[in-house]
Amino acid sequence: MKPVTLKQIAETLGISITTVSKALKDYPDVSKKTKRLVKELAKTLNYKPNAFAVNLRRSESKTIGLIIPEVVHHFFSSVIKGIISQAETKGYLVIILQSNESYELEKKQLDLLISQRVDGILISLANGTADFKHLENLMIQEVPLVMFDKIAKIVNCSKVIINDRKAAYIATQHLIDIGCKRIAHFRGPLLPQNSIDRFLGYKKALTDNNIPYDPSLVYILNDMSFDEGTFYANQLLKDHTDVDGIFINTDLVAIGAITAFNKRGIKVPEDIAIIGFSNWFMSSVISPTLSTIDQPGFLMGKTAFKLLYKEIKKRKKKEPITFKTVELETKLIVRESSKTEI
Amino acid sequence: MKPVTLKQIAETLGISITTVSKALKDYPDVSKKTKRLVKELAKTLNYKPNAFAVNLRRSESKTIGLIIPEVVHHFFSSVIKGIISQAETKGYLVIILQSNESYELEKKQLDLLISQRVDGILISLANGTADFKHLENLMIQEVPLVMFDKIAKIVNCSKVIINDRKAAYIATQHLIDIGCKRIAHFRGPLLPQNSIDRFLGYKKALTDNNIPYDPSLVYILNDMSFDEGTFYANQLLKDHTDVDGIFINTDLVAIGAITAFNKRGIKVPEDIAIIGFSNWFMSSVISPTLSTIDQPGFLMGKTAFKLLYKEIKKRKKKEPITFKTVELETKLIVRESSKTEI
DNA sequence: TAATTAATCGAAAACGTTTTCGATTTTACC
DNA sequence: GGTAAAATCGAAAACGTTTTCGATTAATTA
Repeated sequence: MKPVTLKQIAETLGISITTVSKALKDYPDVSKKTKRLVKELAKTLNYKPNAFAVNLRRSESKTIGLIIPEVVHHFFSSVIKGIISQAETKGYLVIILQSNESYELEKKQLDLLISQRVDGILISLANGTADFKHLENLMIQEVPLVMFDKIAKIVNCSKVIINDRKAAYIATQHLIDIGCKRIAHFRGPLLPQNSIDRFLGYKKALTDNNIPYDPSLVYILNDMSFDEGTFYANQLLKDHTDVDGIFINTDLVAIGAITAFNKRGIKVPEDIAIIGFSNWFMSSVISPTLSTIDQPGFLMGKTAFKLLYKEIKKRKKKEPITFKTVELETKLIVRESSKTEI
Repeated sequence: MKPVTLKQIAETLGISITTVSKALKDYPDVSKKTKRLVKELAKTLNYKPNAFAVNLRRSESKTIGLIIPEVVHHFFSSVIKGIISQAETKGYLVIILQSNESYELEKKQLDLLISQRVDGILISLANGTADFKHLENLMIQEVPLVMFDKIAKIVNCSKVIINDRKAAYIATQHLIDIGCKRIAHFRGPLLPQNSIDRFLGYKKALTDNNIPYDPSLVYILNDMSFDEGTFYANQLLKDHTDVDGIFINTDLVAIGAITAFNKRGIKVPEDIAIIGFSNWFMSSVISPTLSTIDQPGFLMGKTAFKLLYKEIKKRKKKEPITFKTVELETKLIVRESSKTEI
């Protein structure tokens, strides 16, 4: 019924709580005999230390918090998997919260996590987050914090990212290499850093290749959904007749666009070549298969936890902390949607 | 630096810890004046009650554990989202663990969660789980437990499921209705209940329509991956030339099969009609779009948490507990892969 | 004014563990 | 046998909160 405590073991064995506690953790000042007795009884009674009491005493919970904009999302769920799997190796548990891309929720959930006294926090920012006080407060309170993917450059903490600008540059350059002259861009919302960086990479690739940058070719999407992809694909066809390539901020949107083009009889890549971003599983399956930039979600999750873990340990030892920004490699994946077969 | 405690507030205000504690929770035996003073100071000092201490005192953590076979999975991530969103409304946090379809891991993680003294546990079983002692132990220890999707019928606890047998029956009947005479079935592993039930539904639909059941048309898959889908699609073509329909255990496999057929020039649905199961987002996007059974993941998550929450509350009040099994509705979704255009 | 009631406060125990440090016992040695 | 060293144990404080119950003060009534 009620969980077994050290006290009960101590009483039935006629020894003190102290000795029981020490016996279970193999302190040197407990005889082998009592250790054996204690351990045996603990096992038969199925003793499990009360985590609440241990946490209180140790003031650590062996738990970290994770705030993510969206759980049902191929990239983010890969990240989650990476985090959980890495945390497990260090005996850490992960509490997951979802900001739904809302700044307000993000703030509230951060509060919740520090009320829970998690040992550290991993976060990927909501699109709506423009103010970073809630994060800077964390740093003041010395809560270990690592940001990943959607980060705030201005906040001084460790980060795990990809080089969005470079990856976008490579993606755009690829379209240029296969002969595209008029390249549109479906970008994400104005705020998040990676949406900005991808746009800048796109722009730089154009100018480096002496292709004039035309703002009317850049479409700003809000929720980056499949439906938005189909909508803006159709919009593009209305607005421009000469576009022969699109670099799209994320695969889901690209798939929406491809679907729209398929329906309208626009041939991909012959009429319009398309490259996406993220390498969702889906992209290798639709027709035509989608060229994209592979974004290593699982590895990002693992790396983020590793960084956080190091920081947690250093904080406990009161060692000085240096923040690191780890940049993970991306990879151009060429598939049918941008292939130039003869 | 160090978090503020009741003690510090009490000392600066020259009152007792007791009064501070009571003031913050609006006990009637504290004067309005001291309440005001305490609350103001608490706010300026940014006081947050120490969750460890509260948990210890209350012996509850306002945290539940969730064990799931796989995180990167459209259906399960929808369930996760449902659980988290519902838990949030009740002030509960969710710790997520992943069993990777392994019985051993599942057992270990269950142990971890009860060591953490979570208030309750939600679980969807690993495919490898055939022995249920670890779950029955939970019931003996009176840990609130709700199983969902992949359940063990034999374990006496609350459950949230769909009627897999009925849904499979409807799917198979649909293939029959559009004229299929030789219907194959790609089923899941032998163990999990829903894999069994879907097979039984398939079989019953055949016999109810006087179609002889042919065991050689049933293929047993292990990891239910895309690759297995393509593999067994090709295998089927080798083994049988007369098959005109397949009911496939899950969409991902079905998409693998469709891809294989597309490559081999087999026309879907003209040569072979296909229906999947689960309604992954992907299914509405591939070509041809995939008919399937819609499985309400988000709702399942919400419902599972609601059930668990009720049980947690009843346990605390020592009220008698009656276990419930909630069956959620599924829906046949007809798309191109099983459409009979003239 | 004295007695009663209401309002306000705080001491103390409890939750279960960890850890320090002193006390006791046993063993080893001359 | 006496002493020193080693081995073994346990009392007690601490972590921060909640809650019971008794104590004190202020307000009310006869």
